[in-house]
Amino acid sequence: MYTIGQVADMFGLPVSTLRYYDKQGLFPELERTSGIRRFGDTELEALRVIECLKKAGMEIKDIRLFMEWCAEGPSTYPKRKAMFEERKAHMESEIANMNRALDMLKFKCWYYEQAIQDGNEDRVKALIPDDLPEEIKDTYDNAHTQ
Amino acid sequence: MYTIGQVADMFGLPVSTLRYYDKQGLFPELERTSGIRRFGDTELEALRVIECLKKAGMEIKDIRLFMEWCAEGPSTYPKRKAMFEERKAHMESEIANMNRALDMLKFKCWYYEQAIQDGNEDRVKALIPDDLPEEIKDTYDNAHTQ
DNA sequence: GTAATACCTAAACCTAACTTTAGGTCAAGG
DNA sequence: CCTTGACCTAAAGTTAGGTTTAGGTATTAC
Repeated sequence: MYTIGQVADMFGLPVSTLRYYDKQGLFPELERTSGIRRFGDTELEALRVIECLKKAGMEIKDIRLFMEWCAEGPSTYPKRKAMFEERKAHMESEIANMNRALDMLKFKCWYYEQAIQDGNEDRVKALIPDDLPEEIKDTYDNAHTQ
Repeated sequence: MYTIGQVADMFGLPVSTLRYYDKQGLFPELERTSGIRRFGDTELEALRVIECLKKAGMEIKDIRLFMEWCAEGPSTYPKRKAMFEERKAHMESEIANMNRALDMLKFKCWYYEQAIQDGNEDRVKALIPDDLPEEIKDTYDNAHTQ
């Protein structure tokens, strides 16, 4: 059994964050002795799950829901799977968006590299072809060379 | 010249957002006739830049800074490039993080798919090999099969 | 003439995930 | 005895990027 300060050190988290998680119901089994929180294996495990699911972009209320489902047993497997499928789809579309943004940023870096070499944007602006494929054209249009 | 309502319709943005952008200094050249905003080509162009840079995850204050640099001329090419290089590096590391999270989510989906088929987690837990390569092991450890 | 619109401002509100503050208990050390 | 440090609570503050509200002006429509 650990105090809140020990757990904070173990996980590199501020004490206030652990109290906040507790308040959000993420440690439903947490015990106390004379008002003081006592963190056991259950809570350390919960914290590992929290850190993991936060990386997946899950909100605290969803993490709490997931934990409740875990406590309910095998009947909630489908719900849990559905939650992860939804997260997966969301994450995939975000990654796709970010890759598009990254293409634009690469273009911007290249663009200013040329502009720095030339001392102006005339040549680099003329360098951009008119007949680009659609998906790349979007990048140029978006970046539209301001 | 357009009114705020017309621009809102053109860009599919709420009027309040355009007022907010104005307040943040994103339309430094904006003119008014008897108190009413008049959006011209400069402002429409600015809005296109804003939409583009927002996709790259840039904050409003950075977008404003970038616009100021653009107005200052070629001497700011290096600053502008540095800003995009920094954004690019940030974006690349975020994408890498998200791909790691995505691997974890895929694992979770597979895990619950098996658990649903079996009606319990016994087989799927036993299925996870002990001797995984490090980078994949992290995924399993993170997902640690709760 | 009055009602509906479109515009304006300042200021309050919103969300999520924390953090900070103010005020209080309790045990050990000097 | 009294100060330091670890714990506690409730409530307010923080951040970004808006949105909403309350109150006011001005033009057009009936």
